[in-house]
Order: sequence, then structure tokens, then C-alpha cells
Amino acid sequence: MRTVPISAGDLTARARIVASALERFAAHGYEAATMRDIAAHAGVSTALVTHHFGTKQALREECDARVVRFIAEKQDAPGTPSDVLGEVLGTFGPYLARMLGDGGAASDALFERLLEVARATIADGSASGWLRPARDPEAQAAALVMLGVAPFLMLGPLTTWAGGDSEAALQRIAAPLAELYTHGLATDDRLLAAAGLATEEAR
Amino acid sequence: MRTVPISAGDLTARARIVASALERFAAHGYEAATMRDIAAHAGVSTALVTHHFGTKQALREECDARVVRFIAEKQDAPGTPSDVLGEVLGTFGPYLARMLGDGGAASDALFERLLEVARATIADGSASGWLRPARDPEAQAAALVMLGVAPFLMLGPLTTWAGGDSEAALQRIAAPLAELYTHGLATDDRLLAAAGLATEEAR
DNA sequence: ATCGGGACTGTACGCATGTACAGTATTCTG
DNA sequence: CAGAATACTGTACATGCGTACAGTCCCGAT
Repeated sequence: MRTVPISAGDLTARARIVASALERFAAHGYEAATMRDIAAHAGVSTALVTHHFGTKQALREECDARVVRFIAEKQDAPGTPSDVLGEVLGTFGPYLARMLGDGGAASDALFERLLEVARATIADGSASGWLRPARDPEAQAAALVMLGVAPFLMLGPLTTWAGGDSEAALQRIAAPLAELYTHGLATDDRLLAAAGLATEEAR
Repeated sequence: MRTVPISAGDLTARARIVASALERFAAHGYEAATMRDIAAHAGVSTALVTHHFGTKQALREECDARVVRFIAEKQDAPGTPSDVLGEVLGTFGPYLARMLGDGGAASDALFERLLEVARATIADGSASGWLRPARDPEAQAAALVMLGVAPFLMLGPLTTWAGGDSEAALQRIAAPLAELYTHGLATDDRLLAAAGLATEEAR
């Protein structure tokens, strides 16, 4: 257990590389982020990155593992496990958004982890009664993940929309989403009908 | 006005290039799509692409203009202008998702167009009464665009989740979204409170 | 003290990309 | 039916990418 405060300069070069990779992958995506850029932002040479991780793909796997470990810690933490998804997205939102948007096997694995978190949230909410259960709980979990990640996927346009401040964009977009989560959007069942769902459901 | 049915083979090479670019940009994103790939799928040489459009960026602008024109036609069309956003996304959903996700000035311009569509939808829904208005209509419009684009942004993981069929993924994810739009998700006001919104609102 | 291994770097190679250029075929125009 | 403009192609070039390699520095174990 670490007892002294640490700063970026005190970190191992290896740790600085991972942190830099997480940031550059989050900012530009996996393909667009370059090994040279990652190395430069970590203050090391490009060769050291390959020395520690071998390939760019392996570096990404290390980043993914770091995120997965963070999720597992949040899941296993005592106290309030209510908004694990929110905490995870608050820390790794941009990174997860980029990786899930790129697709591929690694992306699918991360999505599966987030699905587990969402399933737990739904189970908890259904048991406690504060969450309205859906006909298809698995699809509801996928929708929950999608809705959580969506603001980060569109952070670029949303930031411009909000005047250049990404934090302000996330906060402003959160308000109508909270209203949506609470009341819905439509006043009748036309959307359910359009989705091919029967309308004789119980309120 | 064209009166005879047209097939892909009958199209001008220029039109085939634009169609190919729209498809490759949608499938792989702007950066990852290559001029050689676009040319090959259009059945022409790479040099012809540069001959017609000059640069890759100019080709993208042509694609964007095509989409913008499509949106304008849908907006100006008579009859039911109720779900213009849905029709636009049904045709150019993957393309718009990739372009909006990449960010940049062109992305912001497309987002602004979609915002206008969403504003019109909200105005119509508020007037007709089927849509529950939000405290911040502009943010509601942005949220509407975001929620519409989100499934396409995550089409990769969602497709794997649904067993490899992207159409099935979109359909299955639409069900809980329709429920969300109709009833909301929470049974109390805790999410509104968490978003910093006062709870003394009228239902 | 030394010596062996890991941290670390500079350089270079092969490859894919966007683009420029010269040249040929085709189509329109007078 | 010439001639000019346009459609179209093959090739080549500069650039940036991921990665491999040889070599230097430094620190801990014997």
C-alpha cells in the first residue's frame, strides 16, 4: 500500500507509458494514436515502448487490462455499488467510448464487462424497486451501457455545441437525459407501437 | 427528372466514387478508409478519384454535401415531417455516426444540421402535445440527436452482442429505448436530484 | 570490484498512405 | 470529320507509420 503522494514525474517509465497511451488512445482513437506520440507524451523514446510492450496491440491490451481491473475493484468495493457504471465512465469514459466505437474483439470484451455492470445495476434496481424493469432485461442492460457511453462518443460535436467546454457539454446534456430517465419523452404509446411492442402493458 | 430505373453499373464513375466513399467512410471511418479502397470498390483507378475531387478531404466534403442535401429534401418534403431524424438515420446512420464521432469542423457542421431537425421535431411534438417538453429545449434537441446516433456509434459491439446480425442488434436495442422514451426508467426523482435539478416540478 | 542483465536510445528498414505527373483513350463540339 | 476537352490509367514520390536491431548506460548481486 502506497503511503506517500505520487506525482507523474515519480512514476516508473513503464507506468508513464501506460498513462500516456490511455490518454492518447482516448483522445485520438487506437489507429490514429501513434507510438511516437505516446512515447513523446511519456517523455521516453519510441524504442522503449516496444521494449516494454513489444507491439502497439500489446500496449492496448495492457490499457484494457488496467480499465478492467478498475471496474473489478469498483464492483468488489463495499458500500454503495449503485452507480458503478457512472464511476467507471467518469474515469475512463473517453477511453471506453473510443475503444467501443472502433469495434473488434478487444472492444467486444470491454463491452461485455460493462454489460455485467449494467446487469448488476438492473438487478439491484429491480429488487429495490426504483428501476422500472424492461421486457428484455438483457437489451435493457445493453441500452444502459450505450446511453452511458454515448455522450463521450459524441464529445467532439457536443463540446463545440456547448461553446468549447467539454465539461459543460457533459453537464448540460445530462439534464434532459435525467428528465428522460425519470419521465420519458412521449405522452402516449406511439413509440411503443412503432417498435412493434404491444400496447396492452401495465403501467 | 429520371424516369428509368438505374443500377449501380449504370451510374457515372463519379457517382460510383461518391457512393463507394460514403460506404467506406461509414464502415471504417474517415482516417481508416483509404483512397485505394474507395477506388477499388468503385471499380476505378485511384488517380481518377483525385482527378474528380482533388483530395481526400474534398471527397469527404462531397459526401457530406450529399447527406446535407438528403436532409434538406426530407425537411422540405410534404406530408408527414414527424420522424425526419429517423429517416435520415435509417439511410445515413452509420456514415453520420462515424463522422460525428471523429470530430472536427465538418463533423460540427453535420451535427448542426441534425440539431435543426431535432429542434423542429421538438417544436412539432410540443405543439401537438405528444412530446414532454424539457426545461432546456436546446439540450433536449442535442440529446435527441445523440440518442438517435448512439446505436450506430456502437454498432460493432452491439452486433457481436446480438449474435453477428447488425439489423437484429438495432431492432433489439430499439425495444428498451422505446420503453425508455415512453415511461422513463426510474420510479422516483433521484436521478433528477443527482443532476442538480429541483424536484418540485409539475408532473 | 566486476560483471551481468535490464532500462533506455538512435537509427534504419519495409510498408502503406495521399498525392502529383505524364500519357492514353474517349467523348463532345464545331 | 478533325480537334479539343475531358475521362481515365500506370507509375512514381515523399511522408509517416510500426517495428527490429545494435549499442550504451546504470544498478544490483556475487
